[in-house]
Amino acid sequence: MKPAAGLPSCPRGRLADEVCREIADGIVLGRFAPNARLDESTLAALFGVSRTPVREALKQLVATGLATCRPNRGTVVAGLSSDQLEQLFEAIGELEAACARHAALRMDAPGHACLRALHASARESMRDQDIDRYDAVNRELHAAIVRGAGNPVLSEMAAQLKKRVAPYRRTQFRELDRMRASFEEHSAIVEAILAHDAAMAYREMRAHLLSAHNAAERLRRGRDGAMAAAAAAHQ
Amino acid sequence: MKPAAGLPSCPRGRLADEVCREIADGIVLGRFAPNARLDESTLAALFGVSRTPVREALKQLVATGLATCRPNRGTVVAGLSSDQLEQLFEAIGELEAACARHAALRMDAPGHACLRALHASARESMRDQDIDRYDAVNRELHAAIVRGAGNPVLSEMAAQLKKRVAPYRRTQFRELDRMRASFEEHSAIVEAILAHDAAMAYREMRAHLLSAHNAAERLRRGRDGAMAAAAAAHQ
DNA sequence: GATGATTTGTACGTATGTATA
DNA sequence: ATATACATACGTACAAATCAT
Repeated sequence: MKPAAGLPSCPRGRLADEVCREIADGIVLGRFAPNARLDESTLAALFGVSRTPVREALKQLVATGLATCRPNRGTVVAGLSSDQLEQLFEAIGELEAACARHAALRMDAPGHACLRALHASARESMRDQDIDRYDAVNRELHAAIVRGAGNPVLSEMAAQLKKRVAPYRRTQFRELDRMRASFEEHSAIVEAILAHDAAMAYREMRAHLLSAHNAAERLRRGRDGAMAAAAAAHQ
Repeated sequence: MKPAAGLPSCPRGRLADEVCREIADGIVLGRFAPNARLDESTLAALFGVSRTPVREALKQLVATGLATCRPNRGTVVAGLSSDQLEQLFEAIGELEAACARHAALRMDAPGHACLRALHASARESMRDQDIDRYDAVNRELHAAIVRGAGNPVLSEMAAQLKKRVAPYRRTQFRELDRMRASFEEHSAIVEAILAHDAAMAYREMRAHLLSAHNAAERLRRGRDGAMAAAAAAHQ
């Protein structure tokens, strides 16, 4: 009795993993706020499963840093202090800079084409002042560079850290200046990678992320605590 | 009502985490070989617990990369291909180099004292040709530098990656030349950190890890596949 | 190719520990 | 401070799937 040996719908097989991804997405997309309690029964009811897979999923989330678990006191969405957020951004900066250097050395023609296309798309978004689209393209560009490093370990780590800071990224930034600056910095990075200039790619990426971080800091002054690390969205 | 509060001798609190650490240690110390099956029932019997905490522990291990889980086919100790091992070493190199730079900028007097003490200890170990001791001190030195970066995120990631490659580290290297070279490279790194020379600390650490990696590569030629990435132990 | 044994995956029940009135 | 309520933690039982015969 083979239910269409295809891949879709694995009712019984890795439900815990599915639940894990569901919750992770919920955290990343802001559906579960930082420090929110992740109640097993509630989540089980929400997803229509038992508490067991939820429990396993929560353990996985804790292991990846998206949630924290106080013994006998339940699991909550990881709430990041100002310092922790700073450290995360710093780590992301180091990783992406390293990726940029490797991308400059290893990225091939198709990768270059992808990079060019994305950067062109970013230019259009900027010209149209389409913030949402710029944000999306920005993410894709960074992802392309990270992937271009040809080192899945680095890529995965970078992706994991970005997930952790995602709940704190509020892309509602009206500062068009920052968008323009971001684009210019991207230009330098892309140029360096296309020219196979490893040192410059590294340097420019670091400068870019530092710049984004500073922009976030600036914005933070007028707002409230860690929640507004905000502008870092526009790397 | 309390039904005989004397029975539970088990400090029921976070048994799954304890089991997780136990298994993780087992993997790191080579008690569980790469690609070995991590049978739930067997492990449960081994630790004298039920399958449930073991299951949770395994999920955590998978999330940290120490184990891999094929759906409905069980969990096994993560077996690394030659390429994956290479990528891990590369990532560790990037992380530790970044840590070295930050350590040069941030490490304080007590940290400096610790560094000096460790390096002195390494010198003694080298003079006595005490390989095991040198290896231990080597690890401590690297750990001290990583911690000195003052960024727990970077430190934890580096530690996590080192755990993953630990099963592949065979410190049975007789090449005393490599130990001497390692020591000399350490000297340059320590000197740079003490002098707060960030750029040099970064450069020297990268060179150091590259050197260690090359030594491993050299050794690999005469041996067998990934299992002998070996000499990287002596960073 | 079909069947049986082993093992994973899920559900549920019970007890311990913490927080609230 | 005692008691109640609730959520987590562990154990056990059943169903589904895989591998071997």
